[in-house]
Amino acid sequence: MALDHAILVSLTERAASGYDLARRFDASIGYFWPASHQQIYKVLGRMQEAGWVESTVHEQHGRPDKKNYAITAAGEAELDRWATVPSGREALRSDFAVKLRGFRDREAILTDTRARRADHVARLAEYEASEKRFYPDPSALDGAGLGAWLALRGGIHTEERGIEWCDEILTALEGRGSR
Amino acid sequence: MALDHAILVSLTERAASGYDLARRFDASIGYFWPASHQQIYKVLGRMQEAGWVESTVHEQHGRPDKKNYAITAAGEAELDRWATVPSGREALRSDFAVKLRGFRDREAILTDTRARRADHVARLAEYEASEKRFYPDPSALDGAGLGAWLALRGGIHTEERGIEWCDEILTALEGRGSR
DNA sequence: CGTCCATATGCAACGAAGTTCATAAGGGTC
DNA sequence: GACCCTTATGAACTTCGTTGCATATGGACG
Repeated sequence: MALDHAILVSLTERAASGYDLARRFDASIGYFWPASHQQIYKVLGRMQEAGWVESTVHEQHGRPDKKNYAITAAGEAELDRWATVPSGREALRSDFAVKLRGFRDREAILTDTRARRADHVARLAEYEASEKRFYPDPSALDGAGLGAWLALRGGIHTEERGIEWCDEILTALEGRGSR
Repeated sequence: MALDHAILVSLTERAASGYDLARRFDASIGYFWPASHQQIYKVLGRMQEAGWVESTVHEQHGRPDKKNYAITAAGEAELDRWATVPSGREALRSDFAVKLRGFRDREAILTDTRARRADHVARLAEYEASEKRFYPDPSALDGAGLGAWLALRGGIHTEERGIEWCDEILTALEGRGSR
């Protein structure tokens, strides 16, 4: 049910077509809730039936028609309701941690860990670039901007800790001889 | 497909019934891959057909019979194969981050954040107790023990990072007046 | 000229995971 | 005596997400 709310949040920022949303989900909002375009179209259809969003079709020349979705009053009400529901802890499901726990192949883990570390570094750079660009002065933020910045800070913390963990693994495994 | 491997890893540590596994998943292994007993029974059945595990029935008096599962050579081979498959980055799906991003109700977010912080603190205490109890001298570890300790370290990093993030949110939101 | 990419929308099939329910015996609590 | 907890296994249903496919046009690359 949470993709519904992620889409609604995105639509409060600006009305959009399914295609636009899919691209947003490849970046910003998708950092915290990844989604494919198929999934997005499905949920948009469901939410339109529920009356949370409404669409207007824009004809285009040389391109497929575009359906622009906007959030309705009912959609806003749903977001308000959702805001008061406590959000339980996220279940962490880590293939990698299970693999570590079942330690079998030292070289494979090292390779995996180095790749993960590089991935964390790249993602962290993205986040930090976003922070610098969109929130250069956090103390001046309020409301929506403040929330978006705090969400991004969460991403930054996640990547920083991921890097620390990888370094700890590398130190522990490289420091000793073969298994 | 990853629950399969989590169960196999657990069975390499010690053979067990579905019920035993369900309890393990409520603690240790379940920290990184939560699963319900229904899910576990389903996967055990599937894996037995695939020949990765085998079961022996133990009759009990006054209690339902028990099916004890052990990993087979084919199961071990599957784990070896799986160990060499790089484990891509985990998609992070955070209801809470989406809620922050869609900042609507300051009080609701504060309440939520305080609850999350308490949860992280409690979980961190559990992890640290485990670490002290099972891995008092990490430098002496090797093989399976080393992997299990490093996995636990990952959990510890996750909770510490979660607490930091909550504190950052609380500081930012409490520091300013109402929305 | 053929192939790939961007724009734009979707359906169908499948798999993984969560929720609810069923069954069965013994022991403890109100 | 009625109800709940622990032990023990599992089926049925639903929801969510992934993967593959379908369709249509225009522009860039080789």
